[in-house]
Amino acid sequence: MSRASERAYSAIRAHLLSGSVAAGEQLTEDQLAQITGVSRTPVREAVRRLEDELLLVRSDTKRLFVADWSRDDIEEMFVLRQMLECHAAERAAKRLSREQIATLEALNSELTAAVEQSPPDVVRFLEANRAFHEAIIDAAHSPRLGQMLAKLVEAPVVLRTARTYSQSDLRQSARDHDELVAAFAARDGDWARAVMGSHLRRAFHTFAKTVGPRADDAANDQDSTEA
Amino acid sequence: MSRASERAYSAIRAHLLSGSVAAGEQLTEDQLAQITGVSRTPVREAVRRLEDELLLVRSDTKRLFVADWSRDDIEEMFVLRQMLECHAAERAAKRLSREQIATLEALNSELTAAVEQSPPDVVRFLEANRAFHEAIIDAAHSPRLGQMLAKLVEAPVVLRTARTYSQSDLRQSARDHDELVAAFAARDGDWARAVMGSHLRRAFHTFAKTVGPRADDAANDQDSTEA
DNA sequence: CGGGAAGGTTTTGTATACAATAACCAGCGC
DNA sequence: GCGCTGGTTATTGTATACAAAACCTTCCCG
Repeated sequence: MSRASERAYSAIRAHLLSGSVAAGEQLTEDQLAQITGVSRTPVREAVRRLEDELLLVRSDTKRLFVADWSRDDIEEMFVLRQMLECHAAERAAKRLSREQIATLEALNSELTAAVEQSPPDVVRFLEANRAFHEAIIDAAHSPRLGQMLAKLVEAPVVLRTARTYSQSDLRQSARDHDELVAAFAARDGDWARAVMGSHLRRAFHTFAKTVGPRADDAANDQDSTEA
Repeated sequence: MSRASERAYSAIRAHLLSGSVAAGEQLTEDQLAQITGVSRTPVREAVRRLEDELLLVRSDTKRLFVADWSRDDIEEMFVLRQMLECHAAERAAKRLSREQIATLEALNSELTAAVEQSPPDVVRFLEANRAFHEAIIDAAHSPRLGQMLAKLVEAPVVLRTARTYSQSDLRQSARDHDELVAAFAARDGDWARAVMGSHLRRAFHTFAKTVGPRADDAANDQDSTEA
């Protein structure tokens, strides 16, 4: 993407993630143009991208709002992410080179180091974690898969502000990654898939615990709950 | 989407699907603006959408080309579609109302009628088929899933011009749909998933047979082949 | 007091002019 | 002839002005 357009995109995104703007709030293209310092044309491109990533939504009448995700939305995204990323892990197990596996190992050492600091360095953890997962997705060599996952992985990141990471959660993540590396080294796609599955599903539950008490436990009469 | 923008989108799309433009050919926004009769601004929006749907691609230097999909691209899309649509079928099995199941039955009668004409009415078949699958996806109540699938389902449609549908293939599709309806009526998600899986995987193979002889059967040394 | 139309204001959509960048081509030195 | 360099054209990117649509307020009439 081109300069102004790209600038608008990251500026708006940063603005949204900074938490200085409430979910559900209306935005106008003019506002965003002022904030970002470019004209409305590139802002509109950036906005379309952010709509696609579901950070922004439009009302039926084309007005622009900050998305606010329900717990069900979050769960839906986790379910889809799990499905796709398990597939990615399985494919990656067949495709990763020795060097790439070594890289994953290094990334996870970095991640582990971040976790074992006291207090744990969450930012460093998140960055290493992102890189680790991204490397796996890349190795799956499935461009559309990568494209889809890119969108879904946004979700938890967006709401991470509210999240408090316990050290034991972080440690478990590091262990999962270790096991994933082992599965890759063994070229065992089924193993990799299984580990990725539990890794992500647990992530969902720890995430859901903080983001909001689950909507309803028994008695799901409604429409769009539960898988 | 707004009027001009929407018009541009469908005009360009139709233009691409008409086959009057070769894969890999360069297009310019000006050309498209002339063809569609609107200015470049809405054309650019339409183009972005078509890029997202992978019907158009941009070179590293932002020039615009008609996408040409390799056999691997097609297979990748079928694999992803299968993964997602099996999930949709499973969810739908738990969520479809009696009326919705009846609707599916009706749609499949329509489809069967189209198949049993002689010669079979392929256009009518495709339309009923599309409606059938769409109804299932809708019933899954997973908006992002629907959004993703919408893109993937484009793929075969685009290349259908070259396709010759044999009546036996069409009949098998109709039978699959019948079994799917039975699985839904029994509220058996596993069954529905399994039927959808074989349905789509077979579709891939019959599709692949016509679109091009498979790249390589044994000896997949290359990079991005085979699942 | 309520409903609903009229008009003004805000916001999004489109056209167009211009700027920036990439592709092309010709001429020159070697 | 080959490759580079300069300028020329083609193409995409951005700003801005205007058009269309939606929203909101107010006021009028029942």
